[in-house]
Amino acid sequence: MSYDLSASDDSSSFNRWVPEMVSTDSIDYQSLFDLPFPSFCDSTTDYDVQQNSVVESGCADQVFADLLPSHQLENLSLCQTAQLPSPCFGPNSENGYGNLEAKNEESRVDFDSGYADVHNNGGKYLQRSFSSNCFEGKSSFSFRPPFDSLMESHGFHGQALSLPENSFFISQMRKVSSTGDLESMRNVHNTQRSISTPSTMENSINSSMEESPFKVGRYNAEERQEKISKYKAKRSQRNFNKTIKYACRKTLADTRPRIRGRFARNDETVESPQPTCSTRDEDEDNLWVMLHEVEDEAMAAGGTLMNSFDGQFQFQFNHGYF
DNA sequence: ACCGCAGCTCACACCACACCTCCCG
DNA sequence: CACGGGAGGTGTGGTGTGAGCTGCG
Repeated sequence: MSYDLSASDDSSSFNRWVPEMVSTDSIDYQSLFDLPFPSFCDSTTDYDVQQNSVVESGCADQVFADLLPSHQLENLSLCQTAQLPSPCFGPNSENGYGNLEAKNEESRVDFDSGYADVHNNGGKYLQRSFSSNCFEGKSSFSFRPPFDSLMESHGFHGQALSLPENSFFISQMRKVSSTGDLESMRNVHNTQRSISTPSTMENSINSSMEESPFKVGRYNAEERQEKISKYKAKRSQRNFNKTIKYACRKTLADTRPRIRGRFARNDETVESPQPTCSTRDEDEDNLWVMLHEVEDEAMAAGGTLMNSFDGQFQFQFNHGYF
């Protein structure tokens, strides 16, 4: 299984790295993955990692609606903007900054470490934005999280909450809950309860299988395969690429100085600290002094002061941060 | 049932300015 | 018709912000 990012040059595709802070004990996902899900159970499927992908309105809705065991998940409406959780470009648990520096220096981001770190620390500091140019020119870039073994394992539930599939389910369940559909809520709730009775949902799925051993939902195996094939064919023809009309503008925007994300004047490239004034807080003064001192030390050691997502400062060295 | 609060997701405004398009002489 | 110059519009991306939502007490 691979996550092909090459198809997406849209910055908005990576614009929301939603930390899914769902307890790993909350949902029995194994039961869900035992469902005859066309994409999620297909370990050879390439996922389009972008905000509006995986589930395309209409076709996919129909496919999923048709293929899901209706009495189990019939109310899990797949919304048009179902957000596939982005790969975890999570910060490294040690340095708090992860491999995001790869943006400028090495477009090949080490997803595995980020994935693992986010998994370990609960995705506390997931970045919410990412420049599209981080994958620029890497047409063969692909995200290959260590999902396969998990997917193939029967003991993975509770371990793989960072899996896009799982987060997808989470988002779907949230969506369900947001629709106010009480039946859906019950389904979700029952699913969550399955942690206390882990085999509940699986048992009911199995019972449904027993009731109609060759049919899932309203289609038999052949019909389902046909639906899946159509779905895959249509999916492969999607074009989520953000069209950059003027590459020069993009280059300029990428190189343009910014202050808090906003474009800044060329002569304001350095956001210098305010000169001391009588109204400033003494603590703030101390903070600047401390920052200068620490920065001097870091510079002396060959490092660079960097501003982190959350306003904290970190120092980059050749081999990491502190 | 209702309210207030916290926490979360999501869409969008904001910024500077090089470049593009259009119009006029 | 072709050309040059000027004015105004457009596009670009990271971040902050607020609306809207859910869950909980």
